[in-house]
Amino acid sequence: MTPRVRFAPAPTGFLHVGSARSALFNWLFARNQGGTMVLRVEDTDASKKTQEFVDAIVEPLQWLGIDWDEGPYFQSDRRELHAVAVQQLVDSGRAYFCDLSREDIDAKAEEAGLPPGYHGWSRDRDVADGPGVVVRFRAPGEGSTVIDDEIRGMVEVQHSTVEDFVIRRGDGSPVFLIANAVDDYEMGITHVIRGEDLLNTAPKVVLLWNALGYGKPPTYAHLPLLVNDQGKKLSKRRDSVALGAFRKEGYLPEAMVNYLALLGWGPADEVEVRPLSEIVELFSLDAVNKAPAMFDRKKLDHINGEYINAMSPAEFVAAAEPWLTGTDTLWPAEAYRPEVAEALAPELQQRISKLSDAAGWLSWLFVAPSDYDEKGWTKAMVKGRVADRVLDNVIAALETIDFHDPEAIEAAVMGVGADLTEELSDRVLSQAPVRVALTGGGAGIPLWQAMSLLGDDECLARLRAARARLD
RNA sequence: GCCCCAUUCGUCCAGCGGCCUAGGACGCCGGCCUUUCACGCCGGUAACACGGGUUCGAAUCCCGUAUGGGGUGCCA
Repeated sequence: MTPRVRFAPAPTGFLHVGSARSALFNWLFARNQGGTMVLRVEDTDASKKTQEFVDAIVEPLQWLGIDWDEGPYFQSDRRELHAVAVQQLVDSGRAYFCDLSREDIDAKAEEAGLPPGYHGWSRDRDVADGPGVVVRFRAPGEGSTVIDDEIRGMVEVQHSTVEDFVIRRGDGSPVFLIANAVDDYEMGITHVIRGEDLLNTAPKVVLLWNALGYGKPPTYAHLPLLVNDQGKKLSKRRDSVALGAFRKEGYLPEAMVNYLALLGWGPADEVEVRPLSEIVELFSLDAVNKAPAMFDRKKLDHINGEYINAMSPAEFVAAAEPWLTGTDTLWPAEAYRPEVAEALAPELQQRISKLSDAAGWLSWLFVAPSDYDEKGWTKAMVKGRVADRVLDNVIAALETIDFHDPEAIEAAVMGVGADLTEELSDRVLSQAPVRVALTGGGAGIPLWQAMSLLGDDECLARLRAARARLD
């Protein structure tokens, strides 16, 4: 039997990194096994599908390179099937109607001195169906259900701990437990791969599955949770988890997916950064870890940096374009010169870990620095030896050379340092004042080629401006 | 409270009874290279939660304890 898996997100806002990881592991398993991946939207809560869903779920999945073979199916389109299953359970006596509210239940539990929860009060009350009436599953009470989990092994849950849970709401809509059982059965799902936070619901679905006479339930595989640096489940509230936000920050999809694959799983050969195709080949569910995994930005950044560094200059400039031509840049849009960015790309690529970092390193090539970095200025101009003479001599030297030749520029600037060193018998670093004068800061990409691209007029103008400021 | 799950360097992963004086990666700390910052290279730091078993032999199997996490809804 060829495996069939499903990724079944609830359409609540954006795609979360945790969900993306679940989608990825389903996908890796399916592709590794030559199986089928189904996309199913768990919108039992009668929400809006269409564009909003596409933007929130489909688009990010496509960005990551996760595709599917069937769907998207919408649970809301399958209400009839769910209703039939509920009816079947009611007819067979496996489920019954209940009109107790949450308050009623709490009050009854307290009154009876029982632990909080529903204790089967409506089982024999013969409540009639109607508005606001729910359907509850009649839990067995005795015995146990064993979940055969590919990652965790056999997980046994005593039925005495399973209360008569709701399978249909008061408004007639099905709860995901019954929808899951019906849809997984109807769609022939063989492996249910999802987060560990759903492990507790598995026995309930299996109970329904068996009550419906579906035969052998699917194999489960509960993935370890993704947690924050405090060891808590990643949540929308306190953690930055929207996949779209990572994209905006300049993470590459290849890096993102590579990193996500490493959370809860690792290849035996210990090679971490590698193409997705290789990960597909090596992936196996029983090699997935059981312990929660911390989502670590630093490692993500490192991997992203490796992918950035591996790009060709042209690819890099194309990928970084949104961050170089946008409205957030320090320079006017018309000042941007892609050929300059491409020429300097190799130097940039080894220095940045996110595409959004590119602009900061390149800024001075498209607009004169509005101000000098105070520390850089002090170090190079004030504390730096004889900065005034260095600049005078550099300006004079640059006026006579061919600016198309980066090596000539280097020779001119460095020659000034060497000459002064000889004269003063103490080392003079001529590069520092030049860098501050041109870029405004004390650190950056190598100067010579960049100066050549900037041009003699602009370089000289900035050098003279800095020199004037020294007087 | 009750139920479920987990526990190898700070972090992610390798390890699936002997190859482990526990390996890789990120981070961190040194050094080399370099008239900037990086990259690169070299080196270092640091872990089998604890206690009992089982076994000739345990990080690996079993049981407890501790700690952490998840669930406990007419959310999924």
